Amino acid sequence: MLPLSHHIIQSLNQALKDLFGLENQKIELQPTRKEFKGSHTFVTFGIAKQAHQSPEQTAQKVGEFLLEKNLIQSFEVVKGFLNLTLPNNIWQKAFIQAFENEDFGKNEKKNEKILIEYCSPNTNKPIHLGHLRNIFLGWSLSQILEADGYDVQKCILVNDRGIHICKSMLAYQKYGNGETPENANMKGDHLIGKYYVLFSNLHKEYLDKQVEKGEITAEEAKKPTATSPILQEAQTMLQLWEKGDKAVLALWQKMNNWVLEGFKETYKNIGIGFDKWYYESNTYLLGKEIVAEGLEKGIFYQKEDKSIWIDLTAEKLDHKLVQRGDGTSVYITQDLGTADLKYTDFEMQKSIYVVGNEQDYHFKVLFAILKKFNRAYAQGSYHLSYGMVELPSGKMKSREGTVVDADDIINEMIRIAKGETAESGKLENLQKLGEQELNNIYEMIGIGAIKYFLLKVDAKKNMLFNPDESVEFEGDASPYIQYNHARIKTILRRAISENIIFDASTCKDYLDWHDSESDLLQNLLQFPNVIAEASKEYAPYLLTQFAYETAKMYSKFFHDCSIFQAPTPESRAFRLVLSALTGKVLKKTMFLLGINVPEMM
RNA sequence: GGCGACAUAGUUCAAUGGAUAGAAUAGAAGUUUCCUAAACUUUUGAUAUGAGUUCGAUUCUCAUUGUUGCUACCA
Repeated sequence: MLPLSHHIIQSLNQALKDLFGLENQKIELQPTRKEFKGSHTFVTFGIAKQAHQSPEQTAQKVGEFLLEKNLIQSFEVVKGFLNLTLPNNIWQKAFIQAFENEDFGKNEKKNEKILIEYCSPNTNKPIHLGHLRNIFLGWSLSQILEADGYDVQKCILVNDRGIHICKSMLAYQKYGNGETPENANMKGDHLIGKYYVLFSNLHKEYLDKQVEKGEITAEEAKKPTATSPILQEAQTMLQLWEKGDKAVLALWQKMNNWVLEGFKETYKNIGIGFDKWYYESNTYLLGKEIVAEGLEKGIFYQKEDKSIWIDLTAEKLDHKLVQRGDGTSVYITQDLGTADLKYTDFEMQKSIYVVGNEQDYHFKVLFAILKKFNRAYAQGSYHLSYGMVELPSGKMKSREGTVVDADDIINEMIRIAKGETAESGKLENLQKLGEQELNNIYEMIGIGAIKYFLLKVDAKKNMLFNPDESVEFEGDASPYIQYNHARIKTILRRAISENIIFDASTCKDYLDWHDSESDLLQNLLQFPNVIAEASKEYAPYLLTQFAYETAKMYSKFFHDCSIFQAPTPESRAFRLVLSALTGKVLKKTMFLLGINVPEMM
């Protein structure tokens, strides 16, 4: 939706009624393309037939009607497109309102509670670039929904139990030699990750030997059912864990804490957080209760080997295991429990799961089961499925060492930000800030760059990260936007230090705008609509586009219109007000993306 | 095998069924006595293939080719 659309649609409806006797028509209004004059374009193809006119004639007549009634400044007909130009004073009124509104960009309260689950890491290895996409999406989305008027709560589900956790535990138990994060001087999650890799290698080595000996075929070794003594040990350990074996639990507690400490450090560094932490180790028992309930109600069935299943062939989803033959729970078991617990805790209308698209099938099954149970929240449950981050060589695989580690890439980005700053010769101006402030700026730039990079692609799609090329710092990238914000702040500081007054009253007599002034102004007024759209579509990338467009328009304005050499005090005041609103909008937009902007850089 | 997703400049990404398919980057050429050159001008370059639906298709339908994900006791 364009700014001032409401006003125009009203006028168009009036025109269609008076000219052609048409009522309740769907008005197709688009932003006018840059190469044409005007801001709003009425597309007449749909109406023309009913008006018994050609699209051109329809557009012409409607244009003349609007002009005659003084509703527009001018119009232009191109084929069936009616391009409308509104008088500047209408724009100005909206502009000043936006400038004076501290909450510009906050939409009306919706009185609806949304719970967002995101991140959901496994506590057996450190987080990687794919997790970062998840985390930034979840965080940004919650900021956006909140700005759009929803009551938003954020939660994380820690996958801290299961066979994969036992794998790293077992490897540590066998070969750990009392290593700790302290004595190894490693973040806890990285240390545990080391043992997970070790387990994988031991398992793989065994299978390779079996293949060599001709005991099994290479095909069989690749199957998930391929087993090894060490894997069997891990399975035994999982059973002991579920039985509450003290030694196993103690080891588990110790290792989990190390990992969680590591995660928390990373979350702190990237400036994200959660309102509530759920642990699978707490919710899986709830899940088992639900399995028992389902068995009783006949929703599930039990095979002879005691494994429990659900038949979802009617939903075209096949049969699905919900509890293993040995009585231990699987992924979906605990998800059932967590779902119930979430509703008890929050009574939300909507429950969003930010989880990768490799789990599309899992969530179809989960929601289908919830519906069979007639859970009140089943209808409002939504899987926000995002695409994988791929490398030029394909999917990231921890076993093959092709994983881009989250902490590594973040540190790398900050390092580059520092280097670029030094290289650009900006250090002289920034020196007075002191080391602490400087480091803050490097972090804003570096972390901002990776956040923007991951958020600018439509979440639904897979995307590519090439480790050989650095994440961009120029063009459609976060530093460019931060740079424009810093530039604006510097100008405003100067204006204030020179005692130049700029506010609504001092700027309102200047209406003879340069094209780059009116383009920028009109663009800024779209902000609330962009938020509404991003919220409706769960699409943070719309805000990266808006931020970039805005920054680019400001750059153009900055180039075309001198502020301190402006021809009159009124035009100077207007340009300062325009700069101030741009700065505010850029800062708020970036805030919704989870990116901070510096006052200078 | 079954089910799903994707395919747009050299590369990475855009485009509620609408105008001459936009950006960024890379390539070519320019701009610093002038409010921050992480900037600004100019320029080269793309809808996998074949049908269909209609005033109009990158978008909807079908087929083909290619890439990728899931596929019953990993989470």
